[in-house]
Amino acid sequence: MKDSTGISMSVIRRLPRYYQYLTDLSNNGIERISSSELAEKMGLTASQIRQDFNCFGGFGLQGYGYNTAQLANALAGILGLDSDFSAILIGAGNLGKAVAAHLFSEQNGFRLIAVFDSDKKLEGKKVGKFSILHMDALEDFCKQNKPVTAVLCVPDNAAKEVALKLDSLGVKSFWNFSHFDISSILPNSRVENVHLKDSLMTLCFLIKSDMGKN
Amino acid sequence: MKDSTGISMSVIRRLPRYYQYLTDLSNNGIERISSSELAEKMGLTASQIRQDFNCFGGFGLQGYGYNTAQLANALAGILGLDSDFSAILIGAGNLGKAVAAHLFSEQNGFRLIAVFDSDKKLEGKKVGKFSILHMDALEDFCKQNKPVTAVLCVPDNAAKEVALKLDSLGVKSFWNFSHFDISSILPNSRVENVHLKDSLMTLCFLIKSDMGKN
DNA sequence: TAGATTGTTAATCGATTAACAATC
DNA sequence: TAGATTGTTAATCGATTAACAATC
Repeated sequence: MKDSTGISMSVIRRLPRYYQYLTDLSNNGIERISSSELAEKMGLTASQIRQDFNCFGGFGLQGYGYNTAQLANALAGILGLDSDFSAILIGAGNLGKAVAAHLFSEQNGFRLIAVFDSDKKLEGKKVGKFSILHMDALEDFCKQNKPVTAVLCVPDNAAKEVALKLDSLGVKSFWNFSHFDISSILPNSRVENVHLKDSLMTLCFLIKSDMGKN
Repeated sequence: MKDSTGISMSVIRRLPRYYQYLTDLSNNGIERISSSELAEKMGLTASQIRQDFNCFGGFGLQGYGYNTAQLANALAGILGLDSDFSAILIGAGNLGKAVAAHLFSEQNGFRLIAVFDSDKKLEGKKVGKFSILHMDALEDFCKQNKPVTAVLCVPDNAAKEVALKLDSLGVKSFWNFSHFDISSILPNSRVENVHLKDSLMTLCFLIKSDMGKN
């Protein structure tokens, strides 16, 4: 399956990993790496790595390999990590707080601009540098600030209503931590799902399978 | 790529979604569904769904379709959600607390049995029904209780040490929320990664691509 | 230059889709 | 029985791997 850029989703999903590996290498003073060395480290094949990079242009040098810093930088550009997409967080529970603290502290292409919660008791409390706003303030806020993305850390049963509301206010991309299937009601929005339950169930299956072997 | 059971990973990763869709349908009083109706709902093809289910046996009835409750139940069995794998949580920050509260409250194949943190100040504080234990108590606890799985909600720079320690104490499966690549140091352990940063970067790329289109 | 390693094309493999006979 | 829909085999498609000429 290709995305709108013509790059296959399997390649796209490998880009962040490449970026992070190359950044680490560069930070550790390793200047160059060959596709086969990187393949070894990442558990891929050298062919695959060369194919992947060549979707975006020639970043290597024959007989030398790839310059880690340069390639990391190129990948940052490809991923758009220099972007400044405005994001609002809906749901200031433990999950929301963790996401705000760990994922929006660095240059990841997004800038968190507000935190909302439906609980009146949380209004005004702090999440990092943000004072929690009540959901009643959402409409005015969106009209004024036109956030690009919403991060949904709300309970499954609230997700549908919140997503529809945000869509009506012009938010067209979602980082969705709820189990609700936003794409089914908003087929034209961009939705990136983080389905923790799926991940845990998969682990369960695999552990069960592993045990069967022994 | 096949796992040890001979089932391809792409099929395995669809199982939790099937399970949840079918459970929802059943809970909403919908008794039967055809592969084409389910395909429509889930954004897959009917062929794919029939192929997937038939990896595990014939759950349908010609001319009728699939019984939702029965199939959900079969999938729960296949996934091993009736298991009772003991799990310990390492890291009682916001992320750890969220995971403890939301993912281990239901029948997901695991039972949380303890929560650890390296911060002495958190010792004795509660996470749900658990009193946080200090990491100093980890060794004795593992020797006595032999947990099957560890959930790593620790900072990236602590993950390596913690994973090696747990490995030495007999823990051979990990639900890893850190960015550290556990598999590279423990190739024989089962590791399920939740790489939130990758997910966010992917979203960044896709939003950027979408914008280019318009 | 010789050695190394890329970029790129061709071959293989696996996953998805299509088709249809089986059967409820 | 006729209609519907599965289970399953065959065809297609796409992703991964292998190979090698280009070139630093």
